[in-house]
Amino acid sequence: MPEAHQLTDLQIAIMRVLWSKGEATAVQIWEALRPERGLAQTTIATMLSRLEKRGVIQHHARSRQFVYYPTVTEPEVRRSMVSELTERLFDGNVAELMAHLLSAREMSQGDLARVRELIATHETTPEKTDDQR
Amino acid sequence: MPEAHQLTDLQIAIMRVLWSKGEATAVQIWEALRPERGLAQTTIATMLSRLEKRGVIQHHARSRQFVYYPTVTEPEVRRSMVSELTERLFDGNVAELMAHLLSAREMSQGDLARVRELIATHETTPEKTDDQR
DNA sequence: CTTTATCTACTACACGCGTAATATTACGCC
DNA sequence: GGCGTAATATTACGCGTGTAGTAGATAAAG
Repeated sequence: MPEAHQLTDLQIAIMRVLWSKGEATAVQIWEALRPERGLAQTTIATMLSRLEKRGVIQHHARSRQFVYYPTVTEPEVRRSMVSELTERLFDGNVAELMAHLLSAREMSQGDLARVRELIATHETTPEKTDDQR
Repeated sequence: MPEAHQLTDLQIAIMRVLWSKGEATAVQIWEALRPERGLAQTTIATMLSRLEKRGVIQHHARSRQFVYYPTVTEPEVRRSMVSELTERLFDGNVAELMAHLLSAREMSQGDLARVRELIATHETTPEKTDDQR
């Protein structure tokens, strides 16, 4: 389970629902996404099949319905997608990505303050801080 | 020139060559990428056409050859791709991405030190630090 | 000139995504 | 036991990508 978790926008939107609910039927997901994306139910169903084929979710049948649940965690996906991007764009150099974030006026004052705090915390706690595993 | 710079792996590899050389012919790019990716020359040529159609590069003819050059900068692409990812994965919250990087043991001690420095510098220089524009 | 080496242009194809219509299946109800 | 009804399954299609073969143009060599 090291790689291959590059998900697209819609796929992540679906995963998000599953991550937050733990598990859900196609209809539930469809309802959750209806506001932003006006998709057909079958579209969601199609995507779910494909996501399952990809191995990032699974399902079991509850009476006539399929209940889907994720087999990868959000932190896992974040990790692989972020490092993929870091690889592509910054030669795998995380510090450079950081530098980019800091200098690209991507961050507000508040963000900066938060990050300063994070680093402080991180320095006193050299081990892993949050995120799964 | 605000959006639409989501590039794939190969596309970025090609752009990288162009960014570093300033401009290059199909063959030059092919040679540059040959070590890692054993692609056919025509494959590179095809990609170049498509990248041009997308508007991220252009070309002019030098005698019988096409010399391609980028029309978007690397920082621009980085910016749009990073914020795209931030949007998808962290709800647009940059600080969360930072937190992820810090806590996901993605960073080495050295990286951490560098970042601390960056932040220090950044605090004394509230304006933009590097990156294009 | 004619041959040849070199480029670019055109064509092709499989794959995954987004999107969805249609077909099939299995209940739950009269 | 046939009939809606709700779910899943199958099929479809256009688009972009990765990958490349082939055809056409043309400059260089002889």
